[in-house]
Amino acid sequence: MATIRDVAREAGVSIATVSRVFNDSTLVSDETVANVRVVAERLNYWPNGVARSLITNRTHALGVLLPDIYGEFFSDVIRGIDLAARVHGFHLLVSSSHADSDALSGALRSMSGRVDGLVVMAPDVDAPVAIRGFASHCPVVLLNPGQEVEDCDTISIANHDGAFEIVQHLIGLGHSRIAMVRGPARNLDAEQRLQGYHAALRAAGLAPSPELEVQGDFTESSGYDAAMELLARPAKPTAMFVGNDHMAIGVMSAIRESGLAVPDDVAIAGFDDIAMARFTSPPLTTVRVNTALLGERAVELLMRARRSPNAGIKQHELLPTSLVIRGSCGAKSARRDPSNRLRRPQPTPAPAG
Amino acid sequence: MATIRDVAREAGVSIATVSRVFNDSTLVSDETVANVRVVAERLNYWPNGVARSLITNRTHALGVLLPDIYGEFFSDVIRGIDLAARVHGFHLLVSSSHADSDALSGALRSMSGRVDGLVVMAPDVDAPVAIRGFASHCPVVLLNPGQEVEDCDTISIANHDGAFEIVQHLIGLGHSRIAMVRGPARNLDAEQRLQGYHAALRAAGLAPSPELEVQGDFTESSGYDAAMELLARPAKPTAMFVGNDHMAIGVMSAIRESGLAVPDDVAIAGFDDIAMARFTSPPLTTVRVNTALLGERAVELLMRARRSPNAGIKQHELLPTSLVIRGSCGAKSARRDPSNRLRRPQPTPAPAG
DNA sequence: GGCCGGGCTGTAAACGGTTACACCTCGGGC
DNA sequence: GCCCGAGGTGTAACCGTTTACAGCCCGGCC
Repeated sequence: MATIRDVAREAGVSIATVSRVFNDSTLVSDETVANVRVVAERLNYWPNGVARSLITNRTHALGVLLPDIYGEFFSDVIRGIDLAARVHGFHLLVSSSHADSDALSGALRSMSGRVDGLVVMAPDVDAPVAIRGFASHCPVVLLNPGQEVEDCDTISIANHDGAFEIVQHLIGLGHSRIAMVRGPARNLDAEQRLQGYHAALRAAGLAPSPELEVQGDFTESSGYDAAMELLARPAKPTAMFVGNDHMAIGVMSAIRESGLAVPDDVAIAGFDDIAMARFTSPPLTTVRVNTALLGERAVELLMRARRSPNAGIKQHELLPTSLVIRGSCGAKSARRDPSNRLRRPQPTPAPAG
Repeated sequence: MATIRDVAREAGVSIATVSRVFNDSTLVSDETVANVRVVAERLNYWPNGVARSLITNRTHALGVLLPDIYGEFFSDVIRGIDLAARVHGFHLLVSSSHADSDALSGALRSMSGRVDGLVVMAPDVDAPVAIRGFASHCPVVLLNPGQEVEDCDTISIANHDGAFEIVQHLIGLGHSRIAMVRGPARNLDAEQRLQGYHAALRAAGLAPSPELEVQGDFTESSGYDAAMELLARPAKPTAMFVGNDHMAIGVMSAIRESGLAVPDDVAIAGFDDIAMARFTSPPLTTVRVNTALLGERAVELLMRARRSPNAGIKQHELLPTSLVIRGSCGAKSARRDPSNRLRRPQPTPAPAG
């Protein structure tokens, strides 16, 4: 690989001049610029990014640390961050599967010096400890922290509000026996959605009841099982709020198999608005988590921190959710979200789209 | 941020010794190791990755360049590569949206020196030219190149074979009027799938006919339109092979709306096996593209090239596809792939799964 | 003619590590 | 007592850049 020295020698100038040419300095004569460019082209030279980073202390890369890369949700998060990062000319250094805080520490260290900022989603309770050391010299945004964190910027999903709103919507459709299929016990999102469900019931003068709650684990099959259990109970619910869309798909299977119809016999609402939510039959009413916005905000916070590192005040944002009313809840007009109907979408999803 | 010099001074040793401690050299006494470790811990020191890369010429990162990050297919590809890279202790430097070859060149340059290898999916016909310079000093794997490329390793999806097999399967079920909804005109995957379809027909003594072909653009709505057009033709097909799963979903909508049933009136088969294929009703028979394997092979090729850069022989692999028989084709036993039924899957898809 | 300043270029010191090589200190073998 | 080798450590070169600073040349002004 050609270095700046090769180009300098070949072009008959000093390395400083070559460097200036590649940094668009105005201090070089047009003649020299042209000459250097020609030689560089011929030698197939381009400044080495690593060497550049070392001296400039900027990498133009953002680190993204996720607990695991599986599931639509995480792909969506990466996509959202990438989209936002690209606007600022940043790449993403991605690393996943850091469930426990040891793995997290290792990943953090290996990113040390390689990134200008870091987005971390770490469900482990010890994670903030591992991150603290890193955050002291590099901007960090924590996604959905399980607890109060003062050392970094944070962005949390409005699980409570989203759940509240959609349950309120079900109540508004006339339902009073609204069941909930909860998520995993120790999962923060699941817990917050449950609280939102309770709050909405109480706000309408309805009493939460264990009779109407079953636990799932965010997988389709657990949704299937949960729905079967609910349908077997003495007083069948007329609506179900399901902790995430994956489980809601299982729930609808169970209902169909039981000879009942969605939404006529049981109305269904999910959470997340995953891509396939609009292709179930009927299309799934759900709570949309705007991952594009999530990525945008995360990148924005990092950029701000980079601009003024001394502004010690940490931001704690709440990412709003929005209702997506489709067919599964039985609302008369299911037109609030256009995406529940077939339409000419997007540019061609290239290769095997 | 503490540097190696700070630690050396504080621990009363030379920087060489500190470096040796962090590189697990055996040439340091246990006493010194312990001392240095304690000091490093106290100063919150960890070797700077960039500086390390500069001298060792290894970054432990693989670049991933995609035309666009949208669509399930691309998320899947990233996921597959990440999974494989992690096994070797590599991170991913991701950059997307490099549709044209200028954008591609820019991205390539900005990765210059930052990665130990590169995976590129670039549909643009000029891409190989842009990549050539890069490939001369850094291992590159081209995914689904649109043409013959001699300079890099390549991995291509077995579009032809996959299409051949699934059409053969439809023929085996007794269909003889099998239509095809093609993909975009200038798309390589689409073209290869069309060829496979033709080949399978001919192999069974059936003649391909324009009467049975309609063009789509890989989107749901184009599938819908295409199916409507096919159903309006004088001799309705009894089966349709659809260029990708997205379009197949639209096709099934159209058939249902026309008062016909899948698979009884029209059998359907798609391509890709996207996640939602198993949740359509009936579940979609399709051709699976194993993106996990794709990532694995890509990483494996890069690792090999890194180990023996001189072995100038470039590999050109074909990624096999496999049939996934579910309900939409009407095969009696739809049990060849277990994923067409609900099952206890995967570990908990953490946060909002 | 001398001085000054501006435009262009070169020299060399960083950046934060790794590592070849030299050096020192012992203990053991003769 | 001398030599040798091995284990432990330090010195300094090097990786490929950026950039502060110095220097050179030349034209214009006094």
